[in-house]
Amino acid sequence: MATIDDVAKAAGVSTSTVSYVLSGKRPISAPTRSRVEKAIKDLGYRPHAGARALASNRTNVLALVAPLRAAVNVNVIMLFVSGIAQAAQHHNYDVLLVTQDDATGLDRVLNGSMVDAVITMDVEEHDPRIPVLRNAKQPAVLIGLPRDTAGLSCVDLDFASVGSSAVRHLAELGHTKIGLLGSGSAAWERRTSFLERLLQGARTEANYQSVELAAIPCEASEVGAAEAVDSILAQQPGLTALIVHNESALPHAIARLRELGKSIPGDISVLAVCPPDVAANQPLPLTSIDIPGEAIGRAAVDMAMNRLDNDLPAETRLLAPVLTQRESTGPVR
Amino acid sequence: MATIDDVAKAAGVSTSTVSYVLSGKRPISAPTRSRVEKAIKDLGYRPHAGARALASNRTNVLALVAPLRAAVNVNVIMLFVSGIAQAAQHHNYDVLLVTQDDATGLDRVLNGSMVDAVITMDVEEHDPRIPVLRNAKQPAVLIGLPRDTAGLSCVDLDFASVGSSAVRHLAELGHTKIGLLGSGSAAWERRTSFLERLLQGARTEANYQSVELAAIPCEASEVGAAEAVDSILAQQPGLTALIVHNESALPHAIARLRELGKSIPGDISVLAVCPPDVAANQPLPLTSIDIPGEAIGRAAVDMAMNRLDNDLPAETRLLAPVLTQRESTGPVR
DNA sequence: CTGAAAGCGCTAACAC
DNA sequence: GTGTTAGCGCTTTCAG
Repeated sequence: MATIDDVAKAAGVSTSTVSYVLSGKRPISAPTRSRVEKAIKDLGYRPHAGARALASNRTNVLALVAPLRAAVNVNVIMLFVSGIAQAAQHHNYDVLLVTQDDATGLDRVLNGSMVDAVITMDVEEHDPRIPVLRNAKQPAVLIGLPRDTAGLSCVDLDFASVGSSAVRHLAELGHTKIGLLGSGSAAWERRTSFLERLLQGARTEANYQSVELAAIPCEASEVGAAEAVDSILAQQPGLTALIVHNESALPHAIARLRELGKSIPGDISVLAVCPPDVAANQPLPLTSIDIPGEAIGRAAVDMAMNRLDNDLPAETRLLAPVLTQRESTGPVR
Repeated sequence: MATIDDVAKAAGVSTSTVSYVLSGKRPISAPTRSRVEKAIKDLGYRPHAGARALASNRTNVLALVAPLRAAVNVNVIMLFVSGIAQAAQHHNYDVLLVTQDDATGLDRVLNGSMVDAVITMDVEEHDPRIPVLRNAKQPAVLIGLPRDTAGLSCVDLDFASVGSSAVRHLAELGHTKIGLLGSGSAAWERRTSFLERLLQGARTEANYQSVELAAIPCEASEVGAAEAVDSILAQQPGLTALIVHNESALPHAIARLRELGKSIPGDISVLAVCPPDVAANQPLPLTSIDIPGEAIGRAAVDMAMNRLDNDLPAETRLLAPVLTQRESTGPVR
């Protein structure tokens, strides 16, 4: 492997000149620059990442802490990851995947100076990783909202606003008995913050609009979805609208409604909270509030990068939801 | 951040002693070792990854080249990733995610000495990354089989064997007209190697067993699955068994069969090729041949690690398929 | 606009 | 069983 000294020699300049050509941190005359660039190309030179990190305290690597096991939803995870990967690439950053549940992986990566910043997904309420993140010299961005955000930057969809928009949309169509199918009971028991925010937003708006709202969990399986549909229909007789925040259960819930002879949106309006492509690609395109996975991923990277260059205080960014009307919601009969 | 010299000073030993305590590359007396370990703990010392990489030519990082966009199936991808992440952890390795389609990312990561080895998923036939992998000083392991495997280690499920086992299982149950629903047409057009191998294995066995076999692609959507079912039924009248190698279409294909009044396995036996949990968690547990995503991921890491320590020649490993009989296949009536 | 040279923190000979 | 020290390849003052 060619080193920077080889390049300098080949170009007839000093190593520092080569370094500055590469970094652009000081002006270089056109002829010098092109000689250096030619030498770089000729030798197929690539800077050694470790040496660079040692000398500059910058790795150009971003840690991504991702839950590979108890993922809320693989699809959504992939959207986040994809948004993060793209944005990182755009900033000339690589992504180091950290999947260990405990903090040891994070600790090594952070304190071993392997990365310049961290993005953490699916943080739990009393996550052992939070203190490690807080003490790190690198900026950290969480996707989601932990209980105590002090000193940590967070980005997430504004789920309270998701809840209220959903209820408002249906109330404006004249619906007065609305059901909500949420994520699996595991998420309810963990008291996941997005769920609480969604419910709070929906309930507040339901009160304001004077409509009835019933919310229950819903497992991701075919059977679970059918049970949830049956159960909410029993619990809320005369229900005419359903909000479903559960991508995996969505098709099964709809199938169950059909089985029960309910037409959509004739008998029951359905509003999905899910990634836009999922809603649009159902047999009946669904009115939906997007879960903008890629956008959140991008925002997380941008926040991290910002904090690297400047050093801003921590900030929480909640993305406003977007409701797209398609064919599954309509006026109550 | 404490350095190795700080630790040495605190423990009253030389830096090399600290280094050797850490690496275990030479014997250290018990008392010295414990003094060093105490100093490490007291100072919260973590070795600087860049410095270590520079001095030792080892990063303890593994590149994982993953397709985030045109993924065959997000679920299967996640299984691979999860197997790889676990195995890497086990070998004290971290994972660097490379998602760029072209070779620039790979090139930087490999020639910039950011990683000790690469694992590449979803390689295409004339992939621009293949030459980069072949020229790299680091060992490379591909998941899947490219056209020309010279100099590259590969690991994959033995799809030919999957095809023949599936047909044999059904033939032994007395079925003589068998259909096969494969992946979406995109994969057929790319002439993906796993598909060709699956078909070749299935056809050879069908010949041998003197049974009829018809194979068609199947899109992942609900509509696509229904069309594929209708089409294969039309194409192969009297068909009594169906092999489905398409996780996303699976539930929809089954639903369509039901709609058509076909009972499973009474009228039609269904054999799925998919991850074990998917098969087991359907409403009717499906007889299936596993796609052992995690095992393949682990095998890939093991092969890479082996090639780091020793330097073995390239090797292709095809994992034998496992057929698990559940409730969706039975004797022909 | 360009060069010289002092480290960055660690590993691995080479000494003893 | 332990210490000394020369690099690893790069960035960045400090000089000119």
